[in-house]
Amino acid sequence: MAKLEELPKTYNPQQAEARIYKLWEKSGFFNPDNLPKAFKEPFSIILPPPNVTGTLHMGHAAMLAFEDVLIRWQRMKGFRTLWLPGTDHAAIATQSKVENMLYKEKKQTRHDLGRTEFLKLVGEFAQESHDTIVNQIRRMGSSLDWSREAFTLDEKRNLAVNTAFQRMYEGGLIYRGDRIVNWDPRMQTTVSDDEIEWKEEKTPFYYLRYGPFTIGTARPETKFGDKYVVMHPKDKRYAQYKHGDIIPLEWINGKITATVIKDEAVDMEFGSGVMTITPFHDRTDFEIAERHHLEKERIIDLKGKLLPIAGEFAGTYITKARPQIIEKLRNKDLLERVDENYVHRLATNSRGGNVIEPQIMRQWFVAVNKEFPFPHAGLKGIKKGQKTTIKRLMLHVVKTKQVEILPKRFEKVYFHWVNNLRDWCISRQIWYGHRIPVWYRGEKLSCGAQQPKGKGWEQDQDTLDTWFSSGLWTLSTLGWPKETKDLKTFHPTSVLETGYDILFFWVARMILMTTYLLGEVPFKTVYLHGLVRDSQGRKMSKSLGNVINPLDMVNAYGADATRLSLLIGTAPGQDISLSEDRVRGYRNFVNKIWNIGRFTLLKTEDFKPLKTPPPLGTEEKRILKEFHRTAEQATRSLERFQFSHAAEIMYHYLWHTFADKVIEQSKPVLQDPKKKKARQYVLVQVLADSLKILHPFAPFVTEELYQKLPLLNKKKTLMIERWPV
RNA sequence: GGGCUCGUAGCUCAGUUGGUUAGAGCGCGUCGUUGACAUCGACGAGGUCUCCAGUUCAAAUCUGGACGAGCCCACCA
Repeated sequence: MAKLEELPKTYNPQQAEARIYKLWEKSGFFNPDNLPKAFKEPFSIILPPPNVTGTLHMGHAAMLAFEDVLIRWQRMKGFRTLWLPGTDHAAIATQSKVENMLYKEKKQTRHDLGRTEFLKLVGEFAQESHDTIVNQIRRMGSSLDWSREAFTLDEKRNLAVNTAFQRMYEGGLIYRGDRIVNWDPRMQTTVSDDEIEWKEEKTPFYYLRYGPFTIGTARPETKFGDKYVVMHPKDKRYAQYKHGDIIPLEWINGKITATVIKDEAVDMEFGSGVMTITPFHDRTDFEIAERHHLEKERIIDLKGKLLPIAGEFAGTYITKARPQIIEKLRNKDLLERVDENYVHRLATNSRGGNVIEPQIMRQWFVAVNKEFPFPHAGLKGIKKGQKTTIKRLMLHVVKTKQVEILPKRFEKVYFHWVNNLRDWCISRQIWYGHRIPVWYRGEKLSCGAQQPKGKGWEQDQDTLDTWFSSGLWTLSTLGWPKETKDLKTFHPTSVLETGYDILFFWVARMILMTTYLLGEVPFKTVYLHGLVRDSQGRKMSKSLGNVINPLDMVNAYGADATRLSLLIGTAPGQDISLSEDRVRGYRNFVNKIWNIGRFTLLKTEDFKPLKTPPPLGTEEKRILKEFHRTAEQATRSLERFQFSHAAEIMYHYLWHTFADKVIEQSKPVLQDPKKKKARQYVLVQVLADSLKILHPFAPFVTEELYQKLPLLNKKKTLMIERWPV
């Protein structure tokens, strides 16, 4: 029975949490294989893998809190529950971090070290980050099955990546082509559309005389090769010019001939309604050139310098050349006027901030609009052999609710994104990542993980976009392409829980990969949480100095309080604003729970639980009934993914009903020897069941008290107690 | 240009399908307790739920509009 000295007045999370987490791990119940037989139906969540680029932030903490609530709740409801952990190698982010460190510390680049040495260095950094992150995840109380931990760049995941690539290649969905891509001249790699960050910049806008036309541009340095002049077919101002007309004119470096092109991509309202195009360095221009089969010429090299076509400017960086070119245009009287107040949108790499220079390059792509016969049976609404495209598949599974997105409004955002999806460029010119499983020998090409037989084969130098491997995450973590028991049991996974900011990057790509490769959806429900912001709603960032580190909060106030501060007072898909005060407030609540327990334990030292409950008075029955009503409400909220509401109900019940009313009113009753026993029974019962319902939210303090309560048939841990509703 | 979200107490935010005196955290006032509680309890101050119009027996909640804040997407050279 409880002894006073074991029950300090103040709950001490620092002392309790490490001990309790060990108890859980020792119990083995994080691993579904160890759960008692009664836990039958599978329930699974794969943890969105944190990047191994540093440490955990509050967004991760929120994710861990939400997912652990779901997992612990479902486990207590009797599901065979798997929550599978892992980390992401985050190719480009990790490599650029290490490259920056290398340059700062030793003034060296990756090329000074060479591929093997450099990768060793990145590997060490990733390992270190991994260890820190995994430790932090444990500190949050996450009931993850560590025995199944995965890494997006380990051997098993490499097998999955290679297999996926090969199947998609053989299915005609992965192809190699010369297309316009986002090129980062400093990092010397392509960057995906989604990783572009647009920055507004005030820049002069030049109106140039181009024969009889006036063309506007913010980028005169790209204009050397412009020999097509494009206008809208319906623009009456230029009706006299016919598609294909050839017009001789004087241009930057002498006489050229311009060809008239009519295309609807031109906005008649903008500038003069006429433009020249640079297909090699602009996406719109590239697309126009493709439509009319126009010539494309490279003006800027991969380092950002002008090529010989620029005449005397060849070899100059574009930024440096621009004013000189303007000067020349002015001297030749080709500059009509300048708009100094033009706001231009500049594409930058969100990883590192470098300016993006579009280039046409030979890259690997996933075709999203190419028709193919669907190779699987069993996906609702699409028969085996039926013609479809990746894009249609992605729309189909969400439209038919085989994947449900919560909150619902994000469905619209998803559809919009998928509808506008272009072929996905998956090759990257960085070293850290999955190497493209393609081999070349002269003109020959062979796709596969192993080097083909015979001499002279060389593997593609490039690596895959990091989202290619994370797109396989729900599959690869369960053992695919092998037909494992895990894959059979836990796929499709039950819920994918993540921040709405990676709906496109990740969620959409998992749907893409899984429906194609397996003919199943990767998950049934997507729950999107908001971004964690500071108390003024600003993004947490180092430069603002408003970063709250989750581990600091856990150290100061405990994991339970940290979790509650992220769970309560937040709505699905809505940003969460967090302050230390808030965490402190929930620390007080955790302490209140502790003292409710402490009171109950001290007043039931002489109470022995019996198989048959003692006869109850009307007041006792009322207390039980009131609790059951509350418990049902909380459960209903959980079923609707209303974590905040569920926790709030229990918060309010425990503090303002159980403590303020039930306990206060019980004090005299417990003095009465005739009524004492029934009241003790009720207090222990209600407290025990409250702890069960609160356990998913605040697992530590509830476990700590549960261990001390006088109960019959007590389980090894509260984790596997049955949900009381 | 398209789309989305938000505008509720001094501050940061909840409010489930429209229904009795609109809630939480922090802050504030008075009193009480200090033998469950870094306290805690009781009571209280403080809100025209941005504004306007509409639907309804009834709206913070639904509809339309205005104003304000923020986010996402997009090929305006």
